[in-house]
Amino acid sequence: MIAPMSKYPFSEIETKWQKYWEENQSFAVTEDESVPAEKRMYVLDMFPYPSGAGLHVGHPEGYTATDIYCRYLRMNGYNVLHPMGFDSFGLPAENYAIKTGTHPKVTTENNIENFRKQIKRLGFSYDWNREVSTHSSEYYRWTQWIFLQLYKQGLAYESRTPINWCDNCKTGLANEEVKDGKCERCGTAVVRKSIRQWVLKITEYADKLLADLDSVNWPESVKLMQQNWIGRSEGASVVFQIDGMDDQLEVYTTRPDTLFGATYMVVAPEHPLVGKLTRGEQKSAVEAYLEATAKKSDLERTDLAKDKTGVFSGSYAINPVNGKKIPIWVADYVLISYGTGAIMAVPAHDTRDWEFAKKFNLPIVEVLKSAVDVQEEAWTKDGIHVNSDFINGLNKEDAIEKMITWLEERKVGTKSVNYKLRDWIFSRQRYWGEPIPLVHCPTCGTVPIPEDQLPLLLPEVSSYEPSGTGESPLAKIDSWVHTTCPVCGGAAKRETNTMPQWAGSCWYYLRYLDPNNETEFVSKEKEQYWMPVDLYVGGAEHAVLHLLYARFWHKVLFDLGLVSTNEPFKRLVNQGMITSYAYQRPDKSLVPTDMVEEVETDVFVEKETGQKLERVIAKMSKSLKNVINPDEIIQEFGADSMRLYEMFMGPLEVSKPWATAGLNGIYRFLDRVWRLYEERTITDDEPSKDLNKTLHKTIKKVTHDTSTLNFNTAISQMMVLVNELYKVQEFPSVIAETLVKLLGPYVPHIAEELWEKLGHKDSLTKVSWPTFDEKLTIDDEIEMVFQVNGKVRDKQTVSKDMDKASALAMAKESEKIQQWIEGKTIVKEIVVPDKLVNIVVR
RNA sequence: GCCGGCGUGGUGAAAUUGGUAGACACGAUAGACUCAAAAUCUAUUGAGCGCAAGCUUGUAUCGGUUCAAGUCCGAUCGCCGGUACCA
Repeated sequence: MIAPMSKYPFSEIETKWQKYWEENQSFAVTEDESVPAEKRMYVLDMFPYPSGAGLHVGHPEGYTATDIYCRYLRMNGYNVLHPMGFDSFGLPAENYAIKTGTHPKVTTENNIENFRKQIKRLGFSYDWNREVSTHSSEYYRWTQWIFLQLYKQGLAYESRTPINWCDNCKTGLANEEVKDGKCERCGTAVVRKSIRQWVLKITEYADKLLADLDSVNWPESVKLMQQNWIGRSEGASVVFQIDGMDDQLEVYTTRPDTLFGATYMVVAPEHPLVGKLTRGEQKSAVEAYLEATAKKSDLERTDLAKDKTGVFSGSYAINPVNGKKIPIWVADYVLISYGTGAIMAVPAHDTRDWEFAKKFNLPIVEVLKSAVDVQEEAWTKDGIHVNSDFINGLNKEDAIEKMITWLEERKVGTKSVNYKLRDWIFSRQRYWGEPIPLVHCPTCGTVPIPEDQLPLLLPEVSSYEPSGTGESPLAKIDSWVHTTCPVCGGAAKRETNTMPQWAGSCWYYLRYLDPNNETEFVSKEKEQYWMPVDLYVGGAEHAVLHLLYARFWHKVLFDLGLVSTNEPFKRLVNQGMITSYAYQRPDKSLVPTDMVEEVETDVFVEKETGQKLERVIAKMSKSLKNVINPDEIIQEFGADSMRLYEMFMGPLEVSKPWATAGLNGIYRFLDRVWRLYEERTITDDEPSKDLNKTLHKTIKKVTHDTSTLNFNTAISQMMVLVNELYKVQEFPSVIAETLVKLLGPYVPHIAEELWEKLGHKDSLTKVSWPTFDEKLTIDDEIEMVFQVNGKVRDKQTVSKDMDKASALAMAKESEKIQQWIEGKTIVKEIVVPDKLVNIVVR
C-alpha cells in the first residue's frame, strides 16, 4: 500500500470534530412537535452482528450512504432519526464460549465496544443515545413480551417435526441455516432428526405478506424474491379413497384437470399413513426404504439424488374420476413439508413423475395433446385435453374449472390455495439467545410467564456445551428449570429453548424510537411520530428472511393495535457488495493475493511459478488474503477519504471491487480542496459569469444526485467545480462557502474545519443547504451537431433556442456538410432544437 | 434447471425522454520543478490509418425497428446473485 504524502492534517481534524459532535450532542434528536409530519424522516441502517473480526469495508458503504443522506436532510430542515445498534445474540460468540469458556456476554460486549469505536471513527451522525443491543435484558425483555403477544394470539405452537440436525453443533437448524445441505456455521453435513420445536404461524399471514408488497417502495427483485418465497399457488385438493380401507389420501394439485392421467400416487416417507398403507410382502422393502431415507440428509435427497428412488407400498387408491385402481408408492421426491405430503402422479406431463414412472415401469397416459411421444419424454406445455372423458377438447382454464366443479359436486375435492412458505421454526437449542418465557405445568399445561415478571433472565451456566440430546445448555441447570406454575403454584418446568437470532432483529427499529421506556416496548406517541421507516439500507442477503420475519411481526403488532402502520419499511435500498480482486490460474483455481506479483501494468504472475494469472473479481475472504481492514485505511488516508472513496466507486446498489489505488485519487482530491483554501485568495467579489454558472450547475447536480442517492455522480460534479477553481488565482467567498456546504454531508470533518477557517462559529451541521438559480444553470451557447445520414460531420457553437429553420440553414451552409451532400438528393431533414441537425441523403 | 441482475477504454465508471459514447477518477506516456526522488503542476491518452486537416471503426455476439440505438425488440454467449424435486 502506498501511503500518501500527508499534506492536510486529516487525523487531527477528524479527532477534533468527532469530539465536537459528541460533546455538543449534534445529532441527538427529539420528537419536536413543531416539525410537520412530512419533515420527519426515519433513516435506518441494518444493524451489524458484532463479530470478532471487527468492521468490514462492506459495513461503511451502506452506513456512509445513509449518513450523507441524513446530513443532507438535516441541512434541508428535516428532523431526522438515525440510530445504530447491535444484533448481539448469535452463534459465533457461543461457539467461542464452548471453545474457550469465555462468557458470550464478555466476548460480545468487547466486540460491541470495538465496533462502536470503529463506526464512530468514520464520523457518522448517529444519535448514539438510542443505541440498543439485542442481548441486553432491557431489550430482550420486550422481545419476550412480543413473543408472548404472538403466543396469546395462537401464533406459536409446539411441534415435533423432522428438522435439520447438525451433529457437530449438536443442535437443530432451520432450513434457512442450511446451505448446500451443510450447516451454515460449521459446514458439517446436515441429517434429519425429530425434535420438539416452537413454531410461529407465519403462514397465517401469507396472504397479507404477499398482498402488501404492492404498497412498498422496494426493489422489484426483492419483492419478486419474497413473492416466490411465499409461493402462493391455486389448485385443488383431491381425495382418493384407498382400495379396501376406510382411509383416504388427500393430495394437492395445481392441475386437477390432468386427473385422468394420474396413474399412480406417491406419499412422502414421513407421511402418517405409510405404516397403514404398507401391505404383506412389501413390508420389509418399505421398512428398508424408510430407514435409508431417514439417514439421508437433505443434500442427498435433493442435489445428489438425480436418480429417483422409491418403493411400492402394496396398496392401491381409486382414481375418483374413472374408478381405476392405481398403485401407491413411497418415495422421497415427495416432500412432507409441502402440500399434504402426498401427490397424484401424472407422468405424461410432469418431468419428475415421468422419470419415476420410467424407472419403475408405471403406465404413462397422455391427457394433454402433446407434440411429442409421451412415452419418450414428458410434455409439460399446454395442450387440448384428450383421454379425459368430460373435459376432452377443453383448454387448461376451462378444464380446471369444470373439474373442480365436478369434484365439489361429488364431495371428493375442493378448490384450494397452497403456499410454499412454511411456518417458522422459532426455537434454538442454544444458550446465547432470548429464553422463551413459558412454563410447562403438569396440571395447567403450557403457561406464559406473567408480563410483569419479564425479563426472564438468561441464567449463568458452567458449560456452554449443548446437551447433545438436542436440548439447550439451559436444560442442565436444575435450579433454573424447576420453578412454580404461575397459575396454580405447583411444581413446573421452564421451557429451555431459546429464540433464534432473527427475533431481536424483528423489531429493533421500533425500540430505537423509545429505547429507555420501562413500561412499554415503545410509546404510542413516539411510534406515531416516526413510523414507518422512510429509508432502510442494507445488504441484499437479507432480501427474504430478515425482511419477511420483521414484516410478519410488524403485521401482528399492527393487528393488535400496537403500531400504526401495516408495513415497517416504506422504502428499501440494497447496497451492493464490496468485492475484491483475486487472481486466477488457467485452471480457474484462485491464488492468495500475497502470492501474486504485478510485473507490469495489469500483468500478474504467481510468485512461486512465474505462471501468468488472470485478475478476476471475487468476494473478500480470509483465505484469499484480499480482505481490506477499514482501520488501516482510516489510519493512512483518513475517514473522509474512506467515506468518499466508497461512494465514488460506483452506484450504491451494484457490487464493485475495492481498489486501494483508486483511494489515492480521492485523497488527492481532498488535498486539493484543502490547498484551495490554504493557498488561494478568497475575495468578496461577485463570481465571474462562467464560474457562477459552474457553481449553480454544481449545486443543482449535487442536490439532485444526493436526494436520489446517486452519490458517485454528485462527487464527480464537485470535482469539476474544484478543477475550475484551480484555474483561477482567487475566487469569491460565496463559492468558497457553497463548496464547503456541498461537501459537508460527504466529508464532514474536513468540511467542518474549512467552515471554521472561513470564520464561522456555528457548526456546519446547523447550516442550510445551498439553493441554485435554474436560470443560471442554462447555457446560452450550445454546441450544435450537424449530421449527414446520422454521422457527425460538423459541430458549431450557436446561441440557445435557435429556431429550426435557421439551424437547418446553418447546417447547409457548412462547407463540411456541403461536401457530404453535394450531388446527392436530400430525402429528409431532422432538426432537434439545441441538439442536432440530421440531413438524410441518397 | 428455474428466478433475478449485469456485460461500455488498460481499470472503477458516466451518458434525464432513443439525439455528439467514454464526464469524473485511477493507471500510463511526455514535459516543468528538483542534484535526485517523492509530492505538485501542465499536456496527451478507446482502437486503427494519417505529417496534418481528417477518415474508418467502436458499448459481449448476431440480427431487427428507426433519420438516429449503449439505450427499444428478438436470438445467442458469458459473468454474478438467489433457489432447489413446491406437485
